[in-house]
Parts: sequence; structure tokens; C-alpha cells
Amino acid sequence: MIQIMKKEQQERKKQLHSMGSRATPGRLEVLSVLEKADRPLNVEEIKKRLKGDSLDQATVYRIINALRDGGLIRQIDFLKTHAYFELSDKHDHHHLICVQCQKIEDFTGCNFQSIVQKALKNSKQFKTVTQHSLELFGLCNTCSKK
Amino acid sequence: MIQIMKKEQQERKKQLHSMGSRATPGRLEVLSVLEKADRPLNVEEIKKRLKGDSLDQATVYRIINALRDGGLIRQIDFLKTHAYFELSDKHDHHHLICVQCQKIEDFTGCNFQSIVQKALKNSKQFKTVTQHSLELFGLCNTCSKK
DNA sequence: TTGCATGCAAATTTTTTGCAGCCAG
DNA sequence: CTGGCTGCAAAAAATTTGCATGCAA
Repeated sequence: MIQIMKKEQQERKKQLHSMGSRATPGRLEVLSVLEKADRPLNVEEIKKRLKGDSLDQATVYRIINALRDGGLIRQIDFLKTHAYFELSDKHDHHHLICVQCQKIEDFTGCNFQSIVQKALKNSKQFKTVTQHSLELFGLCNTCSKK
Repeated sequence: MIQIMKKEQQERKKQLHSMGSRATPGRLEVLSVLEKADRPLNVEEIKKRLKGDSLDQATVYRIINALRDGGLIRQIDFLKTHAYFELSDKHDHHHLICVQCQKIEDFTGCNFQSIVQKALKNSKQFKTVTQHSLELFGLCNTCSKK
């Protein structure tokens, strides 16, 4: 287990370096928090889950922005006023969100390659797509019974 | 032209009533602003485009939330800290967004019915999807040359 | 008439910024 | 070393709330 953790750490460091950033304890810990999370977290939630609330809020914001711009984490839209984040290496995985109780379920297989190809084929101003967002909103079984 | 405008007004009023809301001048005007917009707008932009900046900011927020919850407008995630909105009746239409210069291009044909069916088939907690978000992020031709 | 909508002002929440000191590379 | 990171404190931006008044249905 410890071995695995170390490998993951190494992997994170490489990723940070490849995006031209330094592998500081703060950044590694934010990544670790998101690694353990079972759902996307907002900035406040990330901050609270850090060991002893250790990082300054300004730092958390700066880290989040750097990681997002570097592509290590992904911003999710839950129709809230502020953003949520998750690791972007959980391959091609998206969410079903209940607009009533906010329940979140993952789903995979959005087959977006064909969507991207189609979109780019018809586009005059774009030739590459580096990321995408896809969320489905509805009512979960519990809420739809009410 | 005036005839057409009146028809649209009537349509809007019906939509508002069907979501259990009153058809006030403010709400109709917000819808009209979004109707004329060539791209999704944030709350501040909507407020500025109202005749003479007529509505209070608190009111604009309350209107936006009501229209979104009622399904008349759609919230778009541009990876910003705050949300953007557009009319939801522009059928099944999404965006290509340049992460560098924020250029926005529309694209259609996301064929999401098959995605939704697939997701629901594998879901234990959901049986219906009422809305979806799909945005593609990348670099536009101009920015990718830099 | 009557309860939903709005304006106004204030509070709260969320995000950003300047600057000095620190540490990963 | 040294330039990127961070903490601290303060400011700015975005969103919400309470209450009195007004208007759509």
C-alpha cells in the first residue's frame, strides 16, 4: 500500500512538472484530497479536507486554477453558483445529477470522440478540442416519486 | 414585425404561466435580452442590456434563478467563476470554446438521445433526464498559432 | 383582493490581489 | 541561488436576504 502511494506521488510530481509547475506539498495534498473524494468537490470542501485545514484560501484558489489550466483536474457544472472539481484522469466519466436533491451518479461511455469529430468537421474556427464537459440533469427515482 | 414580436411575447407569457410564474415586465425583458443575444450572457451582462439598466441586481438574480429552474433558460459552464445563460429553446445546440481568447462557436447534432439512453440503461437511481450540458474546450485557430 | 414580484439596502459568500518571506529545483 | 509558491490581510466581485411596497391574476 505504501508502495502504491509512493508511486502515485511520483506520478503526480511528473504531471506537475510536465505542466511547468513545482511539486509542492500543498499541490500534492490537493491532488490527494481529490483522489480520495467520491464526488467532485468545491473549493471550500477541498480546503476543509486538507490536513488540519492547512492551506490558506488564496493558495487553494491559486492551486485549483493552476491544476485546472494544466489539465490535471476538471471543472464540473452542477448548476450551482460556484464550481466543483475532480481529478481528470478518471478517464471518460461524467455525471447524472438530480436537480432536486443533488444526488450524483457517475456514468461512462459518452463516446465523445465521434461528437468531437463531427463538431470539428463543421467548424471554421477550431481544429482541436482538449477537454469537454457533459452532465445530465434529471430527477432521481426518489425525488420523482414525490 | 410588430406582429411577430407580439406573438413571441404571448409565447413567453404562456411559458411563464406554465411554470407557475407571473408574466411581469421584468421577466419578459430578461427573456427578450437573451433572445437578442448572439452568445450566452452572464448576470452582469444581462443587467446592462436591460432598457436603462432598469432592474435591481437582486431582481435579476431572482429572475434568472426562476427561469432556469423553470427550464426556460439554460446555464452554460465556460470554466469561469460565474455562470452564463442562454434561452433553452434554441434546440439542441452547444458550444466550442477557446480556452485562451474565449471565442465561442456553436455546434449542433450532439445526438445526445443515444447517450442518455445508454446512461439511463446503466443507472440504478435515475430513470429520466430533463436537461444536459455539453461544451467542448480547445484552442481556436488563431490562438493555436501563437 | 392577495400573494407573488420587486426595489432598496445590507449582509454574506466567493474570488482576487499586493507584498514579504520561503522553499523546490 | 532564485523565481515560483505561499501566507496574511485586505479588497473586489458575486450572490443572497429581510422587509416594505406594488402589481398581475
